[in-house]
Amino acid sequence: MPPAPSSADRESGTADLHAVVAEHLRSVGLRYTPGRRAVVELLAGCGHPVSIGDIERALPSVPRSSAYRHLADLETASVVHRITGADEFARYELVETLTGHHHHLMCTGCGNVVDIASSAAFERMAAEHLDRLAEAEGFVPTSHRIDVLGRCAACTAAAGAVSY
Amino acid sequence: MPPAPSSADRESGTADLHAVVAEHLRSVGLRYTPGRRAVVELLAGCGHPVSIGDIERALPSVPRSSAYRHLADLETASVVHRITGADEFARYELVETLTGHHHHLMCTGCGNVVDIASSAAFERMAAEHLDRLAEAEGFVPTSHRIDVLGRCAACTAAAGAVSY
DNA sequence: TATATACTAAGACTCAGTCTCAGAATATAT
DNA sequence: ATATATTCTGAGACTGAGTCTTAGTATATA
Repeated sequence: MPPAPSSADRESGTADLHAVVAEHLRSVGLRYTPGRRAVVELLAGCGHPVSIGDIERALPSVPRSSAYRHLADLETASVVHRITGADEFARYELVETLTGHHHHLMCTGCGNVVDIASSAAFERMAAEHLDRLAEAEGFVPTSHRIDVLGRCAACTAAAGAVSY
Repeated sequence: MPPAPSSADRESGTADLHAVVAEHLRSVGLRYTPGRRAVVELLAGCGHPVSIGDIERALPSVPRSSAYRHLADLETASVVHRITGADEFARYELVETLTGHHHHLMCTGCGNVVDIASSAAFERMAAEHLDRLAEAEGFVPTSHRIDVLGRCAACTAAAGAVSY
């Protein structure tokens, strides 16, 4: 299976993406319907984790209950991954096998999340270190998550202006 | 919950802890009441982040609404820190200035969270690396969070027995 | 064309978490 | 000591993100 290059030529990879998603859905007995496709296209085109609010804004024709169901279905098909950010709202992104391994900048002001790619050397080192710590506690590690919390550029500027 | 303090020298630091907590509360105009003290003692004695369910079980005399309020008050006093784990429930721990910098093992089976301490060398390297990535995106980083997701020993054993 | 299965929209429902308010506890003033 | 002000607490109503139900629609297979 082709390892799905991510950011550079997103246009040319779209057809592949949809083929892969369709196959993943089919393998769990689900169809690739227009509603699900709209969600996948939003996640792929957005380039960062999106909240339900983002989805409602971008896809007003998709009812909230359907959006939740699509996300749940795509998650059972291993196409979508749900994350919890700095605020109380869940966010959703394509799984790392489609987008590549990455981490997140989470703004404690507005809650927005931005993807960041790390270096291979750091990743290798961190994974090895963390897995060793986990195993020392009897854990079987499956993945790690590294987030940087802080203020995005917009919120930093806003905080400088507002004293309250 | 039975006391079971994991380290004997925790006993000696308790008085200091309460003095510090009292001072933090006083600085924001709050008193160190028995209810708040019970929560702080639970967090300090437990040694890992606890959920509201844990608190209700350990402190059945503290009503849920009071527990939430105590946690919120302690958070505004910079004594308690709220984290979101692998499940949907928030968990609470003492701030790192009281417990030391650490990271978390999060079980995707039962949701329990365990503290892990990392090496100073790794921390320095990771912080430097992550801060650089954040600043490249216009973020002002304030902290980072490194979690290892996996299955705890109990859930690994249970998963081995249950095929479904 | 018929039948089965999967899908969707709308809204009722759940429940972790928040808010309100009246009364209790504590601090300060007299 | 008594009065007064302020904070704290418990009980329960309330909120809203997320889930579930249901009736009807679309698609696949025969």
